[in-house]
Amino acid sequence: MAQNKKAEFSEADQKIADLARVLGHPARIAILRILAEKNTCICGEIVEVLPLAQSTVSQHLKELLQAKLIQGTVDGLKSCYCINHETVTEFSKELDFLFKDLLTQPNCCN
Amino acid sequence: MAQNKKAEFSEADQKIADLARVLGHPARIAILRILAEKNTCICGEIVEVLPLAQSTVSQHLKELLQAKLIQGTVDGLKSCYCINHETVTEFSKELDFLFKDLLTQPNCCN
DNA sequence: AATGCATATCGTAAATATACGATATAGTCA
DNA sequence: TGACTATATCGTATATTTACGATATGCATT
Repeated sequence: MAQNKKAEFSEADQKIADLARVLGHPARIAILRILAEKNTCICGEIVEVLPLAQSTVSQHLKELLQAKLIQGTVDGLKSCYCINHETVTEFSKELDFLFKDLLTQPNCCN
Repeated sequence: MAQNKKAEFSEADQKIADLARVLGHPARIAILRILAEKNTCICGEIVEVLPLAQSTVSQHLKELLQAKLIQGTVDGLKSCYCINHETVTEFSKELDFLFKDLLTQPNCCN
């Protein structure tokens, strides 16, 4: 049981859902905020600030990378992450469309 | 291990993350779209349209309810769900603020 | 009262996510 | 070269999510 049925939904909804899922953990939102604030792209500082082990932070960074919400370049010893403006902007637009769709009809349960 | 550390993040980020997590499955986005389109609030029709068992759809509805993304009233035999405009609107605004925060600084990794 | 219908809940199996410590990797500096 | 540092990956325990069938609930109709 519990086979994955996500693939049976529309591409568009899968795409939104996948990005939403990645935003669906407060640690990842916190990481995004940190990267956005100090755009010097440090990574070790994230570990200092968050109540998580270094390996856990690294895992969250990997998820954010895979979703392309951030981009990273390895700069010698310390790797350099920052917000991927393009993905964030596109996701923001897609959500706007979704929410507009959800709000067009009047609410029938009032 | 794997104790839940979500509570150690800011209230605001927890709130956004929780709603994002609920949007993080294409079935739930599809359900929202269906409810938004035909605002007659049927429930059985969702089961017909989606590639999921009735009990699974019911579970997804419960999650959407708990997140207050939808509201439901039991109308005799068939229960009646619809979009909760208030929550959707508020979530939309909160995401706008978040995305604005994430995009203020120029991207340093270019 | 008995039957039928729509929906919710329970029980459960499997998949995935979360978190950590330990270890590997790879650059830097003495 | 060797030690140190930063980050990534591995292994693993536990928690949570996803999905289903079976069953319960509760209204409606006969």
